[in-house]
Amino acid sequence: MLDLLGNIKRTDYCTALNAEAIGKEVVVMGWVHRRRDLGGLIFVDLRDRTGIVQVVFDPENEEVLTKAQRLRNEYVMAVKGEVIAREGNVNEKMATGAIEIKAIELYLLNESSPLPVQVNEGTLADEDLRLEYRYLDLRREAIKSKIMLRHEIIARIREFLNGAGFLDIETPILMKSTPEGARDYLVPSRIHPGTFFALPQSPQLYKQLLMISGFDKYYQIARCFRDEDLRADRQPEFTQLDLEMSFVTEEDIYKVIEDLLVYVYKLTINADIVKKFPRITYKEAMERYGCDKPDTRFEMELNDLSDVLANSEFKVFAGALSENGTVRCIVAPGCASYSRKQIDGLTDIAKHLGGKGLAFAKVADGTLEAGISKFLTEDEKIGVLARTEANDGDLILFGADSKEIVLKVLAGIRNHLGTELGLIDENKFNFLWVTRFPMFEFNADQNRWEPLHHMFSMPQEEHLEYLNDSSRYAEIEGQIYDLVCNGVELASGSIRCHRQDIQEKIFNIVGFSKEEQEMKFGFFLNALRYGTPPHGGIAPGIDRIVMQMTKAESIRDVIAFPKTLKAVDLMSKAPGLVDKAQLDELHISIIEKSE
RNA sequence: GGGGGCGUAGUUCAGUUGGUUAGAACGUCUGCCUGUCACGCAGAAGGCCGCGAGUUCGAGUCCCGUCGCUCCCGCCA
Repeated sequence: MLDLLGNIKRTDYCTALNAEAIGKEVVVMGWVHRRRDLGGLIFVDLRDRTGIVQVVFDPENEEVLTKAQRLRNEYVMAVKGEVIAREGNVNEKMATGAIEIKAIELYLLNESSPLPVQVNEGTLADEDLRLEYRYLDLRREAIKSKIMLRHEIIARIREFLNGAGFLDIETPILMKSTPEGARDYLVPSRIHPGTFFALPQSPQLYKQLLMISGFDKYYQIARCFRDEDLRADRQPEFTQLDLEMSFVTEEDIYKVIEDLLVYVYKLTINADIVKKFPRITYKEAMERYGCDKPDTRFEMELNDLSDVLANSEFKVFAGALSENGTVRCIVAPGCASYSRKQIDGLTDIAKHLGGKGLAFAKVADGTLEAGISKFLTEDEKIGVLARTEANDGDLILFGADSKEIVLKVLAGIRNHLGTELGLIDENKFNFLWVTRFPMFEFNADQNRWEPLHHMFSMPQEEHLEYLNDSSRYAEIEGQIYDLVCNGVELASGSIRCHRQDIQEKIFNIVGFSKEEQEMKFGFFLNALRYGTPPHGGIAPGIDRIVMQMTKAESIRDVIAFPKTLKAVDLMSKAPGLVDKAQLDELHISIIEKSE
């Protein structure tokens, strides 16, 4: 027989109780985290969202003790009892270890079937099983605390932005499919056969329209959707702090975000972030780190050796340089002792990233040894050592290929070594603005210019005239910036193009025809004509921020109900088949895939 | 789309060179136990070895395929 809740009211959360509450009569409610039945005496660790408190059932209250024998893991109970001291049996490991609740009344509110995954122990079931029973997994401290911190972070963000005069405005989830960036999730229209809504990849156009409307400062904790393949830090639906301001420059955006993050990190995890965040241009980031989101918690920068080795007879280097490529290297400090096997491991990483291999040399007695050193002249060795400032005992790793591949390979090796050599201080938050992203990138395969970001960003003002000179497209830098932290892109934004004439030039450069423009977002281009203020914004990824703050390895750990890498909800089994009647209503027929 | 890893009681894992009845711990169930806190003690139940085909006298183990999860590349801000 189960008890009904009736008029019993909870007086306290489990961990709200401490020595000050001794003697008080309380009512606590929650789940049986663990039961220790000693025969004539039963202890129950009672858990609610705040944590655990020990309840003791003793023979003084025979009836309640007997009832408590029925308790099992994850049964739901309410206890009225007296808070008492633990008479010399204090549990130092528990927050509530100095006290316990001596049960006066026990209400058995619900039972639990034997659990498919344990809530109360350290050995973890496989993640796919935990995802199937996500509601149980969420009871575990490790996940629960992350979800609760996520709430705290979002609450502080809202607090800060509300206080700074931002308006929280919702934008549509059902919107028009636009061609920017990722694949859209589509939603069929029942009323208009053959037409589709798209779920927003971001509220980009809407927030710009809100600026045109004059709302001046907008933000939204916005769910975004992208139908692309997933990663450990990528979900098909994710959450961004979407933010936009009018009459601002890049500096204003940087300031708001820096102030916001200092506020949030301090109040949520008591971390002291230092302003102002360092800045690096995209170009410099690529040269020094080989990527546009460098982890600056350690040095190990790339060195360009193309000039030093310009006349090298080593065919790998000569080959790369003759094909307009580059030769660069990084120095792995103290790694000259690496075994053949360890170096092969690095080579595998290089190949995995698209490199043909990874040349190496060891530094000893002030010169280069082993590896490819025998292919280098004395002058070249001296040149390499001078450029890299490598010391005896170091390992030099060379990449020789197209610039794109060399940077990618060495950046990957750099990140790998940073972790492997323990160069990374895990407690640091190294924020970094990466600025002046190029507007366009030439796609040699398709023989056309493509936007590197999206098409609605403003070029740097001094580069505006280059829009008229096709020989200088590659030089055009945008007022486009990313916020990077510890090698992770946390936010991306830009000052937008508020002028229709400039917007049109940008579209022309990327070969976006008038017809296409009109069809895809004519509404937006039209809006630009009616008094659009200069404006810009940014969109920090909430999931990634929570990941970093909680040191989560997977984005799934910071989302209550995440999807797997195959974009499936293992719990509900979504996506799933639907009735034919439902499809008919939507004017959709499914074509069986044949091999 | 491509590559790597994993898949054995409810859970986490072990399982030798291919060889009799597939083990352990936790959980579950039964009994005992008045100060435990990962309580303890005694006992019990619990297995399509992911699935399918193959090699073999014999497959958890070897081969092939397939499915699921995961990590990476492509893709994606």
